[in-house]
Amino acid sequence: MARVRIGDVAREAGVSLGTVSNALNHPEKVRPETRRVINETIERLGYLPNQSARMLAGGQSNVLGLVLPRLNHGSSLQIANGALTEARRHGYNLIMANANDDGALSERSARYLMGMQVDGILVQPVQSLEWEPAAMHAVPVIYLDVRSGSPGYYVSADNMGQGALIARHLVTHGATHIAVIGRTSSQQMKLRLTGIQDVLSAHPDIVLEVLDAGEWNVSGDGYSLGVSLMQRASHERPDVIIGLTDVLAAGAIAGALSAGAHVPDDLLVAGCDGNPLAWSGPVALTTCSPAGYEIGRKGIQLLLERIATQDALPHEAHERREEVVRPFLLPRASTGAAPTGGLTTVENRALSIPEFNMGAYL
Amino acid sequence: MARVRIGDVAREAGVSLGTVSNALNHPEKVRPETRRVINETIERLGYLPNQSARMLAGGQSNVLGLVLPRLNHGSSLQIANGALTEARRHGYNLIMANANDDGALSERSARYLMGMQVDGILVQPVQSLEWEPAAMHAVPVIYLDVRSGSPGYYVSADNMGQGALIARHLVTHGATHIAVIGRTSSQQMKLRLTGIQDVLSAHPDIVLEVLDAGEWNVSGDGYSLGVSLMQRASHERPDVIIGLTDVLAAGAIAGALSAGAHVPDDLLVAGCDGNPLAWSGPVALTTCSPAGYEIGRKGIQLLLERIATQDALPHEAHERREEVVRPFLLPRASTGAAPTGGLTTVENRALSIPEFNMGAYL
DNA sequence: CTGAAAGCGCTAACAC
DNA sequence: GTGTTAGCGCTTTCAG
Repeated sequence: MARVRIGDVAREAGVSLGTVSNALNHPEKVRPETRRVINETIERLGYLPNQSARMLAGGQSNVLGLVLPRLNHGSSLQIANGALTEARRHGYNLIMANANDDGALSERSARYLMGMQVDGILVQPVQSLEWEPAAMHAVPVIYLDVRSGSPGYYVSADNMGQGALIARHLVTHGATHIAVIGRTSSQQMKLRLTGIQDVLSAHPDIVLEVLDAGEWNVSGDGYSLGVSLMQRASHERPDVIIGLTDVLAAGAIAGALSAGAHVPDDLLVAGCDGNPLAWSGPVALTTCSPAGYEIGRKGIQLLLERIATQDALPHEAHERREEVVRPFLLPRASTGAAPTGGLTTVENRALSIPEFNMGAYL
Repeated sequence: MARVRIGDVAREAGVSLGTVSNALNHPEKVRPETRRVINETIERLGYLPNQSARMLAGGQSNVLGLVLPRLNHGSSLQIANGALTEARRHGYNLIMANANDDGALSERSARYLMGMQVDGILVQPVQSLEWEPAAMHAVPVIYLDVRSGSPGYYVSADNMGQGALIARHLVTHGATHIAVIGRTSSQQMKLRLTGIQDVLSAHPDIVLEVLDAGEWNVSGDGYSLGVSLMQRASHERPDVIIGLTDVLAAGAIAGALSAGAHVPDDLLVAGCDGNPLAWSGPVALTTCSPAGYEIGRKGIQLLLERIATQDALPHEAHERREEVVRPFLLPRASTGAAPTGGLTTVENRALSIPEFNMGAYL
């Protein structure tokens, strides 16, 4: 079906095959006039370069690959958006594969993309305790959002830092009794909690209560916890709720409101994983910057760096390098920041991330 | 870097190059013992077949492509999940590209995938009023979730049917005053509203009020509307709210609760776009089946059908075909369905969709 | 700028 | 079953 070939274009445009190839790959080597004719012919004939042949013949694809573990979690979507943005900025295309939580499929997809001769790939592995980076790499690979001591290139979030950032923010807002909600089922959740605890260990006067509860860290769990915490007698009622995820925190706000409390007058609430999917609730949520977005961007940057240098250093073998994305605070109405009508300076800072789209995530 | 080639494997395994190729592509033609040796060698050497070369030499890729307009909306994520599920069921891989709301990028990605020699592609176009299917197709293309009179293959949702389904459900639940909330900014929203109006035109006794309000159809808009509707004097207060999107409906539930109303005792609420991203609120939301998921599945089915038949019918030229995905109802607690603790039969029906993951969408 | 020609790594078809 | 070989469509190089 892929009828028309480069030779057809050349004949039709009255130039030689090599010239068409040059017009495509090294436009500067072709007289503008000729180039115009060629482009018109391409358009007229509907010529689509056969990418397989291009690659085989040894061009570079200008395409990067991204393998995601799933598509229903904010973190992966942020990574995808950040990676796409950054790839485009550098003139690269990005193609993605979704592993649907299947480790074997993730592996297969990564291998396929490598075999496809993309210039490099980003992999957010399906989480599992015994995860190890693949041994064989035909192209540069960067792993995202995993912790591993093995050689390789990694970009990950600073979960402890996120927890600490939020805790510090709340301490300066006069917290006296903090309830942390969420199941510490994953390493990431545990680290966030550790960050919070570290900060509060310097403030023995502040009551810290951890409700390691709920099944799935979904919004409904946050809601019930919000309701029950607000129904307590006033002397044992927390004045701050921190959700280990933004989704939980958003649920807690809804619960607190329906129990008749006012946020932030009666209660401060904050999340700590910067998940825009949870930001469309009634009260704007204080949380950190969306780490996933930055992970995606840094991942691409690191990848391009490796692609650029790998020719220079053919056999750098077993190096290990890890980039950590530092979070920054997004203070908003749920902890008393100036409500709507104008973004805070920090939100402006977030907006200065190229093409970062703060709203419209649902 | 892609050091090891098929010849290396052959030499190392002590067989001929053709045999390795056969072991890979037509395993039945190779003695099991030989196959085992070859596979071991492949593993040991870390051989990755060069997909570009495979394609060029004329195999079939067993890969399908999917071009999405964006990654932050439930509908596209559902499509991706549905398509992946169905593709895998048929032994195909799926690779995706995200156009980030840029029509030109969407076009480019589609062309790239075609040039990549995938067996076929699915495209959910970036919405625009003058959208037209591309003229040139190197491989079969199916368009998703667009309306167009042009020749081509389409799979889309029945938005009017969705509205009608929800309206009928509420009529049978004794609605007397229905408030429909949401901006009819897109064709899809208008169709949903039309479906609702059609049903209610047969019930002149039921008050129908349309609040074409809010900026972006985000949850916060639903929340404010929920609050203000519940604060009305009782004789002009609706007993039913329909959100043109599930996100709005979820916001309205939160708003109504915080205004002291009980859902579903004082008020019934339903959405009508089946968006799992909005389902994690305090009260389970009545809505329709997630159309996107089925669109993705049907899209793959139609694509495979075309791939299978196109050899038989080489030049079927300007055919037009459209598959419409019919919605079904998911009655839940927000309109009085039996609350938690056991799924409704209809939810079981939804769950019978292969690998449909009803929860855990956030 | 042209025209010719040498592969890129693989598949499939062919004799053995 | 094995070994050999002719391309797949393109990029690049090289002489004109």
